Amino acid sequence: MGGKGRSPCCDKEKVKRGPWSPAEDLRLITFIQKNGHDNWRALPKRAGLLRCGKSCRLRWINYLRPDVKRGNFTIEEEESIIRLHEALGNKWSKIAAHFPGRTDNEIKNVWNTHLKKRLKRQNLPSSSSSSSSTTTTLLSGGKPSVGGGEELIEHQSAEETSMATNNKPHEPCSLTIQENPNHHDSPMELTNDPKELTGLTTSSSNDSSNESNGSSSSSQVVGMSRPGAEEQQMDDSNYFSGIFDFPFESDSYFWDMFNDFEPLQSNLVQVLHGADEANCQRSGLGQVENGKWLSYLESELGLEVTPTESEKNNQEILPKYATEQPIFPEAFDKLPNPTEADESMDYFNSNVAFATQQILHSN
DNA sequence: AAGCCGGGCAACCGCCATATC
DNA sequence: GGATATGGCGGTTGCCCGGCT
Repeated sequence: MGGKGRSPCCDKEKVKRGPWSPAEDLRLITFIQKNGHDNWRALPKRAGLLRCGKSCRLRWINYLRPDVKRGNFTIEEEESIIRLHEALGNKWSKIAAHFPGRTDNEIKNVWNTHLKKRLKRQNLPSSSSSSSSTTTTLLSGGKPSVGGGEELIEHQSAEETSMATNNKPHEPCSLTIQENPNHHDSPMELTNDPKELTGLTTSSSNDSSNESNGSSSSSQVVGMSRPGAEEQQMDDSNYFSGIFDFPFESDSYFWDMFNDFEPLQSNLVQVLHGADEANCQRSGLGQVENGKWLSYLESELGLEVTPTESEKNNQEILPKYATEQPIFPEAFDKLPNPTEADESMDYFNSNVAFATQQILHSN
């Protein structure tokens, strides 16, 4: 191929499309936990997913990664989005960088479905829509300054301040947007450097006082949010603990099951310890232990796959579950579709619940 | 109760930027 | 320097669901 245009990122005839099933989610999560995501294009095949690499990436970034925050946007967040959109335009990824745990897709959706309409309804320029009752501090005159070096927005409510005291040391705790005088390519360039965003947060759904987020109470990742996490997370030990925190913490049956499973216990101890454990995930011991619990989990989920000869020959390279051959689609059908799951539960929890049922039933 | 309609959101598409060979 | 591979981004689509008639 040459010249303009690119070949499709994958063979669309051979990939599954549409909503992700819990089993696919689980498979993607477990694969990335263990192997990271160095190569999105190769990932689906290695993980045994009949998905396009791009689709895997989107699913991970927008939904499955441990620091993603879900639930309704707070007024403060919405106000900030309006401010940032005024300054940056449709640069959703840049805007999202100022909201730890929020994805560009989510912010884009919020803008298109709520904020844009609200502003239109108010028939006011967005800059004058900031009659917030919070302590949100905006630019003097409500307009972003262009060319000046002053702070554009400082946004820290009392609620956020108190929340910040409970944050982990590295967790951002206020939203501060500064014009970086070193950036000349855009007159309104806002910092995207995570290092420049220390103290950045939003009044958020991980605030225990915020009950508006009905689905986040138990299954959401706790406090791992930080800007630039996508680049850093695989090297961050907290990343792994975050992953292991969120799917299972709310389900005592599942915990009980795990407690009875020694290989997993030892694995969790590994995972939940320090930064070196991240490397351990890739080490032989980590792989063995991971393999045990993943095999166990797959077994319980009915996702076991008989390894092919080539897989057997590659056992030291590929983890057991990362088959070179795609998992047979019918294996996924054993799990309920998201829409069939208990609506009161988080999507992932529904998967865990289903697995729990299967396990209890089998016992 | 059934059909219609609109909103919300997850996922896809295609282009661009960057890295690598 | 050009070709190619890959990741990332923004726009758009299409499905699902709740409200309304």
